[in-house]
Amino acid sequence: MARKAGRPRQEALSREKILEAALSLIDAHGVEAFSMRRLAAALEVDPMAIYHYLPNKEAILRGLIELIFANLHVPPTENASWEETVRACAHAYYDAVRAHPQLIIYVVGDVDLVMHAALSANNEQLYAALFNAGLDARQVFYAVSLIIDYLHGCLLGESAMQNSDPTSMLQHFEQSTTDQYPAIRRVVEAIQQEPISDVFGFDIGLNIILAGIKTLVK
Amino acid sequence: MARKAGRPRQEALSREKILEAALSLIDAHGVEAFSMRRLAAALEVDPMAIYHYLPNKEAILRGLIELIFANLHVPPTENASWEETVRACAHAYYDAVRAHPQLIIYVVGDVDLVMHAALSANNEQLYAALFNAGLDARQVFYAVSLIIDYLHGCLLGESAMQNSDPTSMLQHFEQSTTDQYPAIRRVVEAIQQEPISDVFGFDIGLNIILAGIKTLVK
DNA sequence: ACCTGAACACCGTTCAAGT
DNA sequence: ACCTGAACACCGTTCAAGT
Repeated sequence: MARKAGRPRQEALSREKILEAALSLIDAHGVEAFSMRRLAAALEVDPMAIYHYLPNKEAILRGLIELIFANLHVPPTENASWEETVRACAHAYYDAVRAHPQLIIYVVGDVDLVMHAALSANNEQLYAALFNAGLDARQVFYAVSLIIDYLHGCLLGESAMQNSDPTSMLQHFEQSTTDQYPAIRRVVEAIQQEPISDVFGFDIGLNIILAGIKTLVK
Repeated sequence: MARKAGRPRQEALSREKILEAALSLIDAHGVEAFSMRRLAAALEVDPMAIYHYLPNKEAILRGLIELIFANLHVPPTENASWEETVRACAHAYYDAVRAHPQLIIYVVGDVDLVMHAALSANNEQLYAALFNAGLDARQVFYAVSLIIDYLHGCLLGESAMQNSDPTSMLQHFEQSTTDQYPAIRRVVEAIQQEPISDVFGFDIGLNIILAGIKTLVK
């Protein structure tokens, strides 16, 4: 019954260990390269051993999304304006999801977990902030929906950008300048002269949304 | 050399026929159930015959996204206000993508094709409308990015909603009401008393965005 | 040029068996 | 209870061969 001294015995498998291994596998090589068999190999275990802790591959992905949302923590915002609070909540959501870019598609596709995250303790301050802004309950709901949908769109666009070669985008731009569409051309030329800053992220869009929310109450 | 009379001979395979068959297969049974082998079976052809027209499965998906964007047509908006024009463009994009809900994930993930669609002739009026609103070139770019990201988020949320059972969502709501978070509770109760209309779509969010855009120039 | 068919290197998952 | 290993029914794609 005594534990062997020296090198500790192989830790037993567990749901946590499996999810942990799956996450680092996906972070490193993407969801494409993730398979039950590869995961088993990484855990140095027979593929079927995994099924003792999680019913199937989908359950693993769901578990990972749960992990991501579990890491969503909004910093305290006591003395902040309602706009600053909304921004803080949006950034927290954004950062938590962006920590694992390869999984964004699954995050966005899981209404249940998104819903759960949206209604979780972390976001009480978001809802409170929007009430403080002067919205009624229904308007708060619309505002939250808008912000979450915009966040999802941003996150997806960003992750898709990383997986595509940047030259083809410039081709679209250059092709457009030779076209006969003056409004598009003006925009393309402006972007070419002074490219968008790296830290563009979603801040500008969020500011426009905040301005729009403000008009609801005025 | 003469064509046989009666039942016409089997039409030759072609890129178009393949994509057409793939699209109806996916519309009917989802991307999950779509495979090269099933597609071949639907076309009554050896699986490898397809590779003569399209290099691999990914190319087929890309081809389908192209098809979707090819069906994006903005109605003429001569005498419309700039807001109405923006709304018309957004709706056209929304409708084109929503016509094939199973493919939304791929649409949103294809930056190149999204970029191409965003810069295509159809959207000249969108850019022009935003200039008419008084934005400068850079602001037009931000506004278009915001609108497209929001559209993507909406579309994804909607398609995810269809693939999940509606009871679990109510569970989240009911669970929240028993919580100690007053702001969230207020929102949940309001939604429960008078549920969101079916045609909610993305119109309300778009209106908030439009209001936000207006503040950029005022 | 266009299509076939066998083959390769993978999958996720079931099921019976081991300890 | 926990893990294994063989097996099943699939994949996408390569390659050599047919016409």
